[in-house]
Amino acid sequence: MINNLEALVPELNEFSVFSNLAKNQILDLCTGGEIIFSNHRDVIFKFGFTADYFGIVLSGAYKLSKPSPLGDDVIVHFSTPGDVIAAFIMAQAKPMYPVSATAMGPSRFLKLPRSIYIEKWKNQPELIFKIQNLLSTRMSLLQDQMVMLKAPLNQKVASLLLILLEKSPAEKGLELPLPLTRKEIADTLGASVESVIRIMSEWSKLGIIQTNDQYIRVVKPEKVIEFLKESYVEMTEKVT
Amino acid sequence: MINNLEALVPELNEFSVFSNLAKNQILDLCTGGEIIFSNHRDVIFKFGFTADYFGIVLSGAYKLSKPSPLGDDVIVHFSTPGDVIAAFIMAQAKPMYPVSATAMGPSRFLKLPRSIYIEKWKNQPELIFKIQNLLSTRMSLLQDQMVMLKAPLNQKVASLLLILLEKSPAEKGLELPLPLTRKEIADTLGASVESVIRIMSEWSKLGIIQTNDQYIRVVKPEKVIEFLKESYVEMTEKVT
DNA sequence: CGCTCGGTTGATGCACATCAAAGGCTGTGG
DNA sequence: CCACAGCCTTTGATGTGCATCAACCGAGCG
Repeated sequence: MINNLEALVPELNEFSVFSNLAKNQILDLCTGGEIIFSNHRDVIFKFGFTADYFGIVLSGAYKLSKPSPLGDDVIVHFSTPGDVIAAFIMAQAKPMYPVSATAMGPSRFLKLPRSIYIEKWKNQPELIFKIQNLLSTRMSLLQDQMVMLKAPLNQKVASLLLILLEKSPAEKGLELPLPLTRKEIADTLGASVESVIRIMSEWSKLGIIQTNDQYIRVVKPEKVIEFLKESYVEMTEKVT
Repeated sequence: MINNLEALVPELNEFSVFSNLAKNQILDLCTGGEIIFSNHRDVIFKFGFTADYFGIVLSGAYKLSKPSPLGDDVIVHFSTPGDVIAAFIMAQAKPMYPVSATAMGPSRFLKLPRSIYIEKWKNQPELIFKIQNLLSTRMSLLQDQMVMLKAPLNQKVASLLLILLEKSPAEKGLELPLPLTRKEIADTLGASVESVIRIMSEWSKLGIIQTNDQYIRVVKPEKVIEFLKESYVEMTEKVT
């Protein structure tokens, strides 16, 4: 088991939380850790359950969602490699997961026991700091979505695609870093699948995007950006 | 000036960030602090500007809003006494305010220079920790709003009123802790003023809520909770 | 081979936004 | 002291973006 983790150190070192840390320190912080291999749609923890562990996304992606009173889930975040999940609730007396985490395609997750957080993570100012940064960027993402509240649906979709595209590592080029269904887009934006499909198949016909098995490729990002600017133009036209 | 702050210590000690701290420590952490007295609609900092200071809300309330591409602002948070504002961006190299902060009614704000954060706050694990907690609750509030995305407008309003009511200190009873206009409710929910008004004047007629000068009083919270529980099905049944 | 999952398309209706117009209230300046 | 400008609220009329419902197809899978 320990060996297992040792091989992982170089990979971990790449992530922002563990950059600048010595190998030993990393190993120390991951004591009791366990690698979870998830398949598509596997759930690693569920909303409302006692939070016994937190962890780091190693590869693939997980969606964090919350059940809505109407039955369908709402997606609040997409976690990609390097993302620390559920860390900031570990300090609570009896924490419960505020969201469910579900794998999108085959993924790997380093699962760490809560005790290690209390004993070691919590006492490292640098670490807490970096987690705070992650939290803070996650919050600005949420806020960016809030800003789009009154925009028409096509602009919301455009905005989402561009945000995810930014996250995408350079190798992937114009392809989104995670397999995304239209339903998931709808659940993120609070829209219906059908409406999202109508917008996106339009774009497919125009050659703006492509969907190859699971993955979406934004062929003409400029076009998508134009959709976002539309409101601007209309506004200035109206004002003047 | 220092005397000024000294008198403030008992007040500060009540807030969660400063609980468990000695008087001297608090004073030390507030070195260079300045109390800002705001009037209604005064802006203490503006979206996009260089973030030279952070601070704590002492009394009254401030709304944090972000300009939307459509011109109207979107409100992302209501900050009440004890809330630490803009602290988690202080550590960035050249931070910019991600939101604007505007006073809602007469309010007081303890303005602290960024330098003190870098020099003192950042090195106190306990402090960072408590700020992380504030951040984390702010995030769950945002998530709670996301969950309501697909709900009809009256449920969104109901949810917002109840959330704010929970924040309300016991003395205030059923009155919201901040002066709230219908426009501000609309800007929070991404709705139009008129729609919010139509819903709330309905409730006023039914005696569920009251609006005395600026402040909203939720006379029958049970009724409001009922709106939340109504599923789509029940609703359409009622209408017909 | 039935099953679930993801995508697609069309018809219909409603919950809201939008536009327009007006009255109260507060502050400000001539 | 009055006029004027902002801000907040209110009400009605009109339009539309998008949800909803219903059906169908292809692909993968146990």
